[in-house]
Amino acid sequence: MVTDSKESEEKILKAAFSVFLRKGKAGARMQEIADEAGVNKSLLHYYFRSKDKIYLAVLKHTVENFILTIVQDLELTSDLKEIIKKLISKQINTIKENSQIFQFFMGEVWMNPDEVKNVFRETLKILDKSALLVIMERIEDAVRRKEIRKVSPFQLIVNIFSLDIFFAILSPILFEMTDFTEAERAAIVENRAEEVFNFVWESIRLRKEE
Amino acid sequence: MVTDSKESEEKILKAAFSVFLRKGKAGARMQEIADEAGVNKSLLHYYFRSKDKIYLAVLKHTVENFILTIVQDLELTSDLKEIIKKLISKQINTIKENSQIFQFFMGEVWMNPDEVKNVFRETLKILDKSALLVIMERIEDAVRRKEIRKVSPFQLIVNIFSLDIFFAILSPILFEMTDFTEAERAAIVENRAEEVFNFVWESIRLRKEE
DNA sequence: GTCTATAATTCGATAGAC
DNA sequence: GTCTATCGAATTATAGAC
Repeated sequence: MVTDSKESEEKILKAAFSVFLRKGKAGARMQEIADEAGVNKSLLHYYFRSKDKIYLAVLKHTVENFILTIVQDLELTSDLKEIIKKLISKQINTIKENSQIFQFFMGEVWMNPDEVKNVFRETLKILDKSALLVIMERIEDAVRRKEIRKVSPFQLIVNIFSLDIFFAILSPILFEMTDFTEAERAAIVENRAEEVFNFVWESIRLRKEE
Repeated sequence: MVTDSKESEEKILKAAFSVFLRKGKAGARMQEIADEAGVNKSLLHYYFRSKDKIYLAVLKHTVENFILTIVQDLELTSDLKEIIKKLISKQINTIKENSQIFQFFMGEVWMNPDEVKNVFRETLKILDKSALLVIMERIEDAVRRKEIRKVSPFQLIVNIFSLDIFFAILSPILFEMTDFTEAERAAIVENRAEEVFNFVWESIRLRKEE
C-alpha cells in the first residue's frame, strides 16, 4: 500500500513514542512499533536506519517536554505569590497529563545517563530559556524587596519541581503505606497543587512581626 | 570447580544485584551476571530457575531499602525540630550512598508497576512500620500542641522524601540548566540536607506573632 | 515506498556428562 | 554442584522483488 511518505514516518514516530515510553529502550521491540504504527517492520529501518536512531528521536521529545514543564511560560505581571501558584498548578497539570513521559525520563536518566545528558544539553541550546531566567530574576528581586526570605532561586525551583513530580510518579506506591480510602486518595491527588503551594509559600513568605 | 553451595548462590545474587541495577530488567543479561559472579551461566538456572526469579530477589532487596529509607529509625526523645532534622539528614545520606538503588526503583515503578506494587505490599507486611507510625504520631501531636502549623503527617513525610530523593537523582541533569561552577555544585550538594531542613522547617514552624 | 523472506546474532533455558 | 554443548525462540537488520 503506497501512502504519503510523511504519513508513514509520522505514524512510526507516534508508535515508537508509545512503545518506548511503555517498555523503555531495552524492552521496546521493533515489531511492536511496526504493529502499532500499522506498517511493515522494514519501513522502520527505511526511515530511521536503526532502533537506536528511533530511540534518540523519542528521547529528544521527552527531554523537550521535561524542560518545558520546568520552565513554563507565565504571565509575570502579577505578584510573586500568584506567579508561584500558577507555576505549581501548571507543572502539576502538565505532569498529570504526561505522567508516562516523566516516568520514562526518570528511568532513562539512570539507564543511559550520558545519552540523556547529551540530549539535554543540545535541547537547552535550542529551547528558549528566557521564561525560566525571568522567573528566577523575579525571585531574586522579591528577595531584595523583602517580599520573601532569602532563598536561592535555583533551589526554590528545584524544590517546587521535586514536590510536583515525585508525588505524581510515586503516589500509587506510597499510598500502599497508608490506610487512606480510595476517596481520600483521590482528594489528596486532586488537592496536590494547593498543598504544594501552601507548603512552599509558608516556607518563603516573610512575616511582618519578625 | 566445586565450592561451598552457599558461596556460589551469594556470588550470583551479588552480581545480579549489580547488573540489574545498571541495566534494568529488560537490559540485564544472564551471561553478564554469570561473568560478574565468576560462575557458569548454568548455575544461575540451577539456583534460581529463571531470570524472572533472580529479578524478583533483586527487586525485593531494593524495595526493602526504599521503605527503610523513608521510615528511618530515630531517637524520638528530642523535640520535633531535631527529629525532622535527623530524618532529613539520614534520608539524604542513605540515598547518597545507595543512589543506584533509588534510581533503579524509580525506573522499575514505571516499567513493572504491578510487580513493584506486589513486592511493596508484601515487604510492608514483614517490615516493622512502627518507626514511621511513631514519627507520624509525633507530628500529629506537635500540631495539637501548636508547635507547628496544621499539616497532614503523610503529606509532610512525602514532601520531605520528595525533596531528598528527587534532587539526588536529577541534580546532575538539572545543573546543566545553570552556570554553577564545579565547586558551587559540590557546595550545593553538600548543603542539601541543611537546605531541605530549612525549607521544611520554615514552612511548618509556628510563629508567636500570628 | 512497501512488502516478503531471510540472514546474523543474541539470549534464556535445558540436557547430560562428570 | 559445576561444566560443556546445544536447542529453540526472539530480535535487529538487510537483500531484493514489486
